[in-house]
Amino acid sequence: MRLSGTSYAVLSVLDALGPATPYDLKQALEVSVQNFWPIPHTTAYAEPERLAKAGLLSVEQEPSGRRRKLYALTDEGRTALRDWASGTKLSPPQVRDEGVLKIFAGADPQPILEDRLRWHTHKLAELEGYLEAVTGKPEMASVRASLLVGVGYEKLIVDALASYVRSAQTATAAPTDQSLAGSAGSGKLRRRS
Amino acid sequence: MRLSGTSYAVLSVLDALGPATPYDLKQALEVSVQNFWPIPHTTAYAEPERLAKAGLLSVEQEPSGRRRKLYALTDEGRTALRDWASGTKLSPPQVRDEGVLKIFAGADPQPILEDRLRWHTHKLAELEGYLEAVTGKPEMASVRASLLVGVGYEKLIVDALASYVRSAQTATAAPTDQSLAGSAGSGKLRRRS
DNA sequence: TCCAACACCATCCGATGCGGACTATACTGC
DNA sequence: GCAGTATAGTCCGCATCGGATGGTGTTGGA
Repeated sequence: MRLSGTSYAVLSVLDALGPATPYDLKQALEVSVQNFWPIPHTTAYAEPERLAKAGLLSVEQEPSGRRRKLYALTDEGRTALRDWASGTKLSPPQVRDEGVLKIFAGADPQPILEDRLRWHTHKLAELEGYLEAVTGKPEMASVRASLLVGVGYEKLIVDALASYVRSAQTATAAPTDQSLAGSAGSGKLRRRS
Repeated sequence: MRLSGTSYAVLSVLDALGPATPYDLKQALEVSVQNFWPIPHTTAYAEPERLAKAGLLSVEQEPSGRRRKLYALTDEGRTALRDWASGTKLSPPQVRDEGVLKIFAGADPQPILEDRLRWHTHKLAELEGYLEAVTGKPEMASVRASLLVGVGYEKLIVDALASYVRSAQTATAAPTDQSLAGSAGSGKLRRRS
């Protein structure tokens, strides 16, 4: 069976959380892993099932009420997680940003970057909130470490965007000529000959 | 018919490129849009077909040889592209980074950040190469603008990582206690009661 | 001249990602 | 014990994704 980054994300959260229902898992994902590894909400239900089938998680039914399933790491699951985390192979990081796509398509960068500044400012505050919630908990050290990376990253972006937006340089302003046709140069991005 | 960010990515590249085969499209995507909006190679074949069916692209068969298909923007396609680019709605930016995921899982941050420093350094050089290839081409202004954003972004990351790696602080070092179990606090990331 | 080898180009397939819409269950105040 | 709301979970259909494979043209060497 093939384990994806998403599989390890689920294992990690379960490791930090202890036995949890899919819903617990979903909540925890939303305030942690989501920030650097997007996961759709349905995965919080589908993935544990797959992992349990592979023997990496144990399942236990709640005895009363909703009789929800409680998933927990097995020893095998813990081993798989540690092996992956200590391995040196890293898939390349990805960014997906519709704003840059619009700039590529010819939109005026200014309002887009201003929008992004607002967004990243909010995100920074959000992450700082999470960070505060795990201070003084040595057992959450790795969660804290990832949050520190996240906060550092957002600070970087916010500072850069803020200084750009403030000075609103014309050097990177929107192109006045939107007819991109006509290039026949030797660049990497070139028209057919 | 529903247009995704990927649809607009294809339209944008076709707009910059002029009439192109799926393969041309794939090549162009790889050195431009890929850097801020990941697209699998098969999409370069599947998406134009969908867009053509929706009337946003025209199709023309090569008369000789492989008789490949040449796709080009229709007026309708150009309008759709402009409308989207000038609209103010932006989906939130996403980052997907297995390195941070590993740090979250308890891995030692140091080697991961060093790996990332190398990766971003290469990426920065790559983007600067693309940038050079479009200098002095006013019809490529928007491509250049997006590259400037990309270069600025990578520079930011490289600088930050470099200074971090150099000083290798212990404040964010790997957690020595990996047994994350036991937390029963009131943080956002908490165990079941 | 012809063939082998390679580079280029394209499609297929199964698995997973993805999110909207919907359903079901529990809690809360009255 | 009921209405309304918050919580919890499922379903469905389509898009994404990448590995694998299969064609097609080109090049160079005997």
